[in-house]
Amino acid sequence: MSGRNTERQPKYQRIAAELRAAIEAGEYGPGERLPGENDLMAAHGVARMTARQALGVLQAQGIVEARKGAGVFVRDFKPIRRRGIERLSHSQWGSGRSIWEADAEGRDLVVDSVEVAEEEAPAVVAGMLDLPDGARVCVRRRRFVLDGKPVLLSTSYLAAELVAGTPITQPDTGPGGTYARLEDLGRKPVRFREEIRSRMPSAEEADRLALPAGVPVMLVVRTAFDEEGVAVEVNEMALDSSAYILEYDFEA
Amino acid sequence: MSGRNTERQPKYQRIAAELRAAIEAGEYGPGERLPGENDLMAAHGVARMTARQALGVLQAQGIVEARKGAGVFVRDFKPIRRRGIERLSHSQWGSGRSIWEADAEGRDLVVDSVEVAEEEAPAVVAGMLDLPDGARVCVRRRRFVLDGKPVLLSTSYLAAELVAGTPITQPDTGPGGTYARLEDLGRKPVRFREEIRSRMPSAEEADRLALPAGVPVMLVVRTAFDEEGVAVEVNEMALDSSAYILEYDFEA
DNA sequence: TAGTGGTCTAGACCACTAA
DNA sequence: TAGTGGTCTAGACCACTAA
Repeated sequence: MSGRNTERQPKYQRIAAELRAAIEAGEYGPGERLPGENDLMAAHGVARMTARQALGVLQAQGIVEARKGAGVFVRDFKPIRRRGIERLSHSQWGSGRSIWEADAEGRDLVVDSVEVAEEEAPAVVAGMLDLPDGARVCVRRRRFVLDGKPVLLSTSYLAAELVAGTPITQPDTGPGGTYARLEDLGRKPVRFREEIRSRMPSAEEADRLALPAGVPVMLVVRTAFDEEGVAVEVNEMALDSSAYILEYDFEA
Repeated sequence: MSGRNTERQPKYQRIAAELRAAIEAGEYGPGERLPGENDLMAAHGVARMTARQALGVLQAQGIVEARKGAGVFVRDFKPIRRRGIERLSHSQWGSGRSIWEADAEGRDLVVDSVEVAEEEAPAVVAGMLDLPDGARVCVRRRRFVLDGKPVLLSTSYLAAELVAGTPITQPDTGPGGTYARLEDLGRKPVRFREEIRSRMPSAEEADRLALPAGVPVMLVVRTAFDEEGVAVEVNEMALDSSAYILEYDFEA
């Protein structure tokens, strides 16, 4: 402790910056344990709440993860590359493969839970599908798990009238999935739109994706259009942002 | 206080959930002031640090913003729709318009600061541009401001040798911008790749984008390829995620 | 069982905002 | 100038982890 306050910066920020620099310098590698609250209290002569605040900064930045009873650890990052356009080409699902198999690249990406129900369409979805307010939709909710870690929540909406009696209302939609079945119905998807947002997760999303503090979700809303330009499906997805890179390739 | 602990949930989370429900019920609209620390201390009989923790939850979720000396306020959200593919069509920049003008849609989107320099290429960028390690690149750093609020930081890299002596090394690159100048050089971009990630901002990004706590950044890395399939430009962007929706339209 | 992070108290002082 | 959020202390007890 040289003077009263060498820098015009709060103590907790100085401690956080110091730890961050140490991580970036490789002093603490991915998965390694950082000095804990007690270490920081002793090393910097601060109160517990101040040491916690410093660690809180790194957690909020998503570069560190606290495990209660064990310590604070450096996080690592090995994302899935999701090729937005090729994965949805007709040759993919037309050949009977599922879309998300294209993302896996040899890793273990599986559907963990499927839930199919008929419900009233949320207002925004009804609008996008060009259905009257309060129309019935078939809702397919799925969770995708990569190497044991949930990475994606997907909720797909289709007009109930359109898909009644087809495998789309079943947990297993058959080879090529929903899009292949829409083709069977004469409503082949020929154009897609994906909208991407990002924000911090809701409590439920954080729970279902097992997200540590400081990790945002990416929200992808995909709309599939048939040859007439009519929207046939809306799929709302919440992605663990530490697990994904979204890639789009296109011509000028 | 009815019992010792009615729910098996920390006080600060209960208070946060209560406030969140009130916001969602419309009791506090966008821009309105929430009960502050002192109000919460009195209303719930808790210590200052506990009241702060409750407000901290809402800040971390990005639905609330604290203004020192003034109070805690509900945040609002009116995003820019960025059409990933059309905005980069040749008809856009070929006609002398700038790409980002396509995003503005009547709002006041301006370049706030431009910085051009020749530097050594960062290793990843050198790799993407297929340049030898340590090669010189022209680096163009810009900040975009929408209605007075910074929303986008852009850093563009081009081989120094390629662009030497052209307007690309000047702050103002002329009508149609960098891509039109690359066309002049016989290296017209014909294909683009955009990679999207999301994470919490670094301290510098949060500062330059004036981001409140709890708002992530979206990172877009665009690579432009010429007719030979050679990468001619890499553009790394950091976007205020509360200001943008990214949209991609494509065929099956 | 020793150590860890998580929650919480009851104070204090500060810079800042807005009336 | 009164009120606000931001920082900080020096304690306490808890559930949990890992040896």
